[in-house]
Amino acid sequence: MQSPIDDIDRKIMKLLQHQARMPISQISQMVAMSQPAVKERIMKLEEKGFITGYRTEFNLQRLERGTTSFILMKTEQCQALVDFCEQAPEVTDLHRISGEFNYLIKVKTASVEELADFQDSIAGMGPSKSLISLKNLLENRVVL
Amino acid sequence: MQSPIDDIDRKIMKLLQHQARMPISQISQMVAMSQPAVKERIMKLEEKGFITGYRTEFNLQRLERGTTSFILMKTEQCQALVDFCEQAPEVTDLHRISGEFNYLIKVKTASVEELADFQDSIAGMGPSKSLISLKNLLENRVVL
DNA sequence: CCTGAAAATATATCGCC
DNA sequence: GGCGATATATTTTCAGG
Repeated sequence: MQSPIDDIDRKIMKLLQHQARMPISQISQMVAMSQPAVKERIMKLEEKGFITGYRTEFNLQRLERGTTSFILMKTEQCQALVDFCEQAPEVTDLHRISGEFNYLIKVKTASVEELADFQDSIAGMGPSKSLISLKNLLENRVVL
Repeated sequence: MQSPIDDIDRKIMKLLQHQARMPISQISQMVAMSQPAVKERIMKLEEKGFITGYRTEFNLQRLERGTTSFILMKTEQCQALVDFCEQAPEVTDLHRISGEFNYLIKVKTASVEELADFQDSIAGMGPSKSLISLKNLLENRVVL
């Protein structure tokens, strides 16, 4: 089940990475292989779990999520924090981490004021430290 | 240019969000609107910048990127750090941040050993602190 | 695993409301 | 903005190597 992916698979993955809606016919030309063959390779990449999904990306500035921040949190109410973050739309990432703080939360709010509101809402769970992103130089990049 | 998106646009965006390859014909049925109308709405969402792209997601475990870590960095060699991170495939995110540390780097490596290697490679630029993700509870989530 | 060709779907382009 | 109808393109299926 640890299937070896070859160069053509890799090429297909690179083509799809930033253009998930690219038609198979077009990929077929680029990798010089018939459409059914490309289709089958894509299906196998999905079945084997290399490809986990196709996402549409939105401009978060336009969706009132232009301010990115990271909150380091130290809490003993783990389940409560997880539950809270899961239902909070501002939270995009939640990691259990090593070190003094035990959770790292990534938050996208409309403004720093909203970040303050969010911080207030979790203040009861323990001490936190927030890091505001002044500039997103790279975000969610995957180099294949 | 600050075009108002309506409920149907929002519905289309939600449908596409996690299934970017969904055919327009199918979306058309779900929102009870003709295919040309749906197509036009999607094009406008793209033109107006609400939709910024279509991405394929990969299983990072299978691509030797199963270990997620965050590195807080304090450096004065800003441009050097940015240049280095841009060409380092392990780096998925790079943020200029407020606070004592001035950069936050998100890194995906095959193992913690590789994280150590990465840390060594930037050690010359200034003091750093690394936070290893023990569990990815949420990652790159966008709630529309 | 791949190909080629035919059948089934999906998309693009109309003219018109 | 949106609809329906049609022409074009794409995808799926399948027999055969």
